[in-house]
Amino acid sequence: MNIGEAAKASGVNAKLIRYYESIGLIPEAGRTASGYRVYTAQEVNILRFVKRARSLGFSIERIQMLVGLWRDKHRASAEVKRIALAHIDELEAKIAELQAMADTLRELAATCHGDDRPDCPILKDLESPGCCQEVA
Amino acid sequence: MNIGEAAKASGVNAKLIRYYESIGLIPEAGRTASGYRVYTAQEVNILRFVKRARSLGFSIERIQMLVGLWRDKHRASAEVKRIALAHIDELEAKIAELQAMADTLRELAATCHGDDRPDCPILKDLESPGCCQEVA
DNA sequence: CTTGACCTTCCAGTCATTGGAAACCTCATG
DNA sequence: CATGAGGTTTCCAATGACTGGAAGGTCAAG
Repeated sequence: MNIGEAAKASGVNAKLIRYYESIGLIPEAGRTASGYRVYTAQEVNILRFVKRARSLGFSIERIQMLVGLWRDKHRASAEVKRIALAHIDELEAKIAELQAMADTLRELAATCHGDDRPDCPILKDLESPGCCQEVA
Repeated sequence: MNIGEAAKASGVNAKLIRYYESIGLIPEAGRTASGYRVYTAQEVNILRFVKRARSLGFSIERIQMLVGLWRDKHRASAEVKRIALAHIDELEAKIAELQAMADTLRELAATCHGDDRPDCPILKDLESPGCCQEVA
């Protein structure tokens, strides 16, 4: 299996596979005599694992830890759960932050005529944030 | 007012002020004979405007447009509202995405013992995503 | 005159990719 | 056996929005 086939099988772009190898997230692939990378089914599994973890928003750094735990047959689930819970906390913090931004903007947009008149409460708020804003 | 004072007055880091100038987000500041940047109260206002807009999650590109509209006395509020609404849509899309990740992870974490046993449903899902996942 | 706090520029790094250039390999066809 | 298309290789650069540091110039107080 060369890199293009591994890409198709795993859903991870060939370019990205090389990148993951270069940063040490995945082990170095074997090579043919002429230098082409060669992949086994197990390596494709790792790529799928990485892809799934990225889709859940884990950072590369955390995925390194998860891959390590995954490859370790004697891993304890406690550590995995700890990483997952920490990640959930971060996701929730980010969600709350974006939610606060959206709430503020919705309020401002609601009071904006949205017509040809030059008087715009959105710009007014950007100039000097008013009374009802929680986003610092 | 030099850059340090402008930073204190606007809440925008001196380093960041120089960066904003370098990318053309704010106009080039005046200079003293010895080359120090000089800021007026109006320029500090722009910096505050930028800071507020960033805190609402607007991209630099969008802020460029907003600053343009803000400085234009004959601006129409329609354009500002359009930008704000587009931004709200993006925020909501991002929120939904993170929410889906967090929901999936919460489900997985709930079924994970989190003890010394090596059997971990979180890793199992990363290996091969199960039945209940919506995050692609 | 010296010290320390400021200011200047430029360059590099962050994170997770993506894009392109130039050169090499493989395979099927003519 | 040559040719061409479509792989693959490496390396370098860019994205967005900063942040950090190095090396050097300036200013005000002591």
